[in-house]
Amino acid sequence: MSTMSITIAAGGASQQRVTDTATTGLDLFGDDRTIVAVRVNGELRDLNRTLPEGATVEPVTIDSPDGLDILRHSTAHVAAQAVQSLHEEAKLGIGPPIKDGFYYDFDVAAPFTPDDLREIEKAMTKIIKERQRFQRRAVSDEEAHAELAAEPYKLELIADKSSAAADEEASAEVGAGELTIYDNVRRDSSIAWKDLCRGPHLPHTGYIPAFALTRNSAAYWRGDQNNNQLQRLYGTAWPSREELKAYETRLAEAAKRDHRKLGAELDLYSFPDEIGSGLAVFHPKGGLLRKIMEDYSRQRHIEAGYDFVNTPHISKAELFNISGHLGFYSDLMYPPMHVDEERHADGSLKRQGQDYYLKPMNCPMHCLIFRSRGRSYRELPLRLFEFGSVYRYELSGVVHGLTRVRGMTQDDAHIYCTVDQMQDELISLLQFVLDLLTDYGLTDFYLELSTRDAEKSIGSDEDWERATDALRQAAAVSGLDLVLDPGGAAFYAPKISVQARDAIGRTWQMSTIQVDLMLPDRFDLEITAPDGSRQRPVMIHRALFGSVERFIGVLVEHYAGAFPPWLAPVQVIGIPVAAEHNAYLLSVADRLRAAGVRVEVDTSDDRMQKKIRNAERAKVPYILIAGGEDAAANAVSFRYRDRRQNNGVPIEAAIDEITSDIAARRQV
RNA sequence: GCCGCCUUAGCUCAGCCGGCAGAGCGACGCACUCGUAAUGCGUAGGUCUGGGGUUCGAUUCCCCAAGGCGGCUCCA
Repeated sequence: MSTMSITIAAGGASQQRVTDTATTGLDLFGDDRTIVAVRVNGELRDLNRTLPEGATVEPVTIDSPDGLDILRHSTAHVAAQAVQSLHEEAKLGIGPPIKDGFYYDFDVAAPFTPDDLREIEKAMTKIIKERQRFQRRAVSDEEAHAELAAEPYKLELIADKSSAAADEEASAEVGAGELTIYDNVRRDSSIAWKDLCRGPHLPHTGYIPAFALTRNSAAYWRGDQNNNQLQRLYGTAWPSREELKAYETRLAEAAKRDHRKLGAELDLYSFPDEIGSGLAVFHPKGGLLRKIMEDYSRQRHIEAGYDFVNTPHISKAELFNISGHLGFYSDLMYPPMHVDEERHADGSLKRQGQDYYLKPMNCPMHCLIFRSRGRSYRELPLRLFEFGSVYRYELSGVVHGLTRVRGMTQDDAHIYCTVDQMQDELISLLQFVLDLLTDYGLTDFYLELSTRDAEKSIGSDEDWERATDALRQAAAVSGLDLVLDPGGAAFYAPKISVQARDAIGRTWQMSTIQVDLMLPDRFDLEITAPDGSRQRPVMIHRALFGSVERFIGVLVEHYAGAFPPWLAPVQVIGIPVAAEHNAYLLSVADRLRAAGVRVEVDTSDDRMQKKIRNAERAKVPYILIAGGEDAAANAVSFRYRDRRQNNGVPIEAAIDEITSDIAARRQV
């Protein structure tokens, strides 16, 4: 028997081994169920493949990112086998691992029902119990064709791979090198199922410790609306039952933070059917929250040198023809209102009407303000700010709570400056944005730079490069991580967006900063330069909140409705032990109110326990309780949101504590 | 926009195979006056989302629309 030498690299140490030439990863690590694959000379491989001479072999554990992907990808195969065993006609799409799980697409006669999902889960459990081996097998294109003749979507992927123009999706599924098929082999050596796949996979299905099917939905083949719609089955898989349970708990926690649910519970806003989809109304508490946020934003914008403007909600079509929106985006605008048309008695036109549109953006109007008189270089940078209400006819299927609406208020500004000023302006702007978001309690950011899509963009290469460089430079100064989004820019401008992670680690796109390479030309904007010549200004679009509505939605989820005192609509609620203490608490409330605190006293005839429960459910930062003992001592008793108590606090000290938390924008 | 599911009182939800609509919470009233997560009793709330159809009869079955939910696509 011939031998070979390999290096095992595990846990930072490496170790030479002489083994026989038929050695597999399973031979090395097969007694450890947490090792699901090996990395051989940097490449992920199945445990049951023989190792090459001289290889450096690293074990891949099931809880590593690669290990989890392998687990989930293998679980997707199990799901597909289960589906085809129950639904013979099902044709396979693709089935990759995704964040926290996997999906698999199928062309089936009828969409899956909840009952189907339960049955598929049952069948999957059976397959897992059978401990079917995942057996890799290289095949020629012809062989793959023959074996998968009944799988039209797989054939399409094979064809794509054969043609040089393999797209990213196809190569992810079938691999860049040779084609491989994975057989699922039962212990009696019969083949249960097979799939065209690049792998790698678990050694056998028994390596799947915990899984669940989570939901199903429709998805277009290859994400293209013009293709067939397939049924997508979503699932999740974890290294242990406990981790699956923890994942389910996380989902439940996230659901508790849902801003649509909390918005109703906290009486902040609602979405009346009578008004229309995606159009929110803000109730008194939500309106107050909005005002607090807007007031603070306004104050900061004043300090940062912005000028405040106001513009109407509607405009004649002419404006959006100049800006180009009607040409490019009329699908996303509400249809026009046709007004002023008059006709003679015979129906012939007497007076031609006008089309008015709800504005989808504020920038065209801001450009008109810029253009309303001659502008000097001395005025630059000119920063025009507005809480501008815009309306976009979003597709009915995408409208979602406050985060995707049809009517919203942008904290929108347009900065006009010279090319030379652009760099400094972007740097200070990004800092301004980050500072302000931090004040609202978002502190964990990264940046995304969306660059030009050469296919769909206007403007010169030089302009794009200069603008993109300026954005990249501003990002570098911020010191934050920068993720590239190649080709993700709008056709007229590169963009930096600030992504914020919330309290439970989800990321939200918050602010955007765009350098516009189109509107200054379209509106023929000019400044008079020091030498008397006319120059085109640079225009920067930016929104910090994105929209006030969306930002409120994000903050509700971030804080789970428990706002820091400075943002809380009701900061303090007074609860008397009995009605006879109402007057005392009302007088304490008066003093708090005089100190600028938003305070209410619950004088209803509920019992105090009930009032405490109500106040807790309203997530009021401070509950102040007072009875005979407190009144006698000129004191109040605190109950905080975490149920901590602090009894007998003198009124002065209570006011100090509350007002200082508010002033510091501290969370409590 | 596409696919699937859903819509019963202000909210959360029961309601079997088609036969006169139910609970809890909330609201309102009365009693209770109480020291840290629901006091008791009572009252009022419904064209069962809207429209059409089938049927002796529709909250229930069918069709259409609106709104919602989960995805897909989209997000200037």
